[in-house]
Amino acid sequence: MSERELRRNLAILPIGTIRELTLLTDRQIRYYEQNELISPTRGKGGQRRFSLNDVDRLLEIKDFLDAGDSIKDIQEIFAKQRRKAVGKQDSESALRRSLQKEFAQIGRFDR
Amino acid sequence: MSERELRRNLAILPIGTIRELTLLTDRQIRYYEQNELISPTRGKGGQRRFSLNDVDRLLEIKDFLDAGDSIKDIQEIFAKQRRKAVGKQDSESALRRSLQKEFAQIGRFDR
DNA sequence: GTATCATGTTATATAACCTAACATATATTC
DNA sequence: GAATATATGTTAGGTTATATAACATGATAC
Repeated sequence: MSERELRRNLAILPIGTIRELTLLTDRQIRYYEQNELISPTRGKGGQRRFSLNDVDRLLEIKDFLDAGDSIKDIQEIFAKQRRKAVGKQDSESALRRSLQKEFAQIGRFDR
Repeated sequence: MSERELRRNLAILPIGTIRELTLLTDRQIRYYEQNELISPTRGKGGQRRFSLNDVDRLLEIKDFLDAGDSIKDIQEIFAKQRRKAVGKQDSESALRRSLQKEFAQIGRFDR
C-alpha cells in the first residue's frame, strides 16, 4: 500500500468534522456504522475516529441512498467492490512474483 | 493552488489528534499559537481546528527548538519563508481568490 | 393497514477542550 | 549570584463534543 493510501486510511477525524464534510447527521453516520457500511476506529476515551476514506465512503452512501438504494443494497455493492479489489490484489501479487522470477533470471546473467 | 494544497489547508483536526500526530502537549501547541507560529481556526463552539499543514509546521517548530532556536528565532525564520513565498503568491492571485471561496464555504459549516 | 426502514429527538453520562493562573527548571543578563 | 526571561508543567472550573439508548415518526413495501 502506498504512503498516500496509508494517509487516507489514518483515522484522525472526529465525528463533528465528518458531519461538516459530509453534511450528514450524527444519527446517520452512526446508523451506517451500525450497518457496517463504515468502520471507524475508537480513540482512548471511546470516541469515533474517521479517515478521509470514510468521508469518501459516506459521500458514496449518500449518493446511493439518494438514488433509491437501500442500506442492504449498498452493503452488497460494497461487498462486490471488495471482491473485485481482492482479485486485483491477487493478480498484482502474481505479477510481482513472475516479475521477480524474471529478474532472478536476468540477474544470473550478471554473474 | 492545487486541490492537494487546498486539502492540506483544510482545518479539520482537533487538538487531540494533533497531540497524537506530533507528540507535543496541549500546552506546547497552545503556546506556539499564542506566539503566532501557527494559526488554527475555531469551530462553532470555539475549539481549535488544525490542518495537515499545521502538523508539518509543528514538527518543524519541534525540530528548531530541539536545535536550540528560540520561539523568536522561529518567528523570524517563518517570516523569511513567507517573504520568499510572496512573489509566487502574487502570480497566483486568481487561484488565491478561489481558495478564499473554499474557505468561505467551509466557514459555513460552523454556523 | 401493518411491518420495515431510515432518520429525528430526547435524556443522561462521559470525554475532550477551553482559559487562566500559578509553579518551575533552565538559561540569560546585569 | 540574584534577578529576569523562556518554555513547559500542573491545576481548577467551566463549556462543548460525543457516547449510548430509548422512544417517535414519516415514508415505503407488502
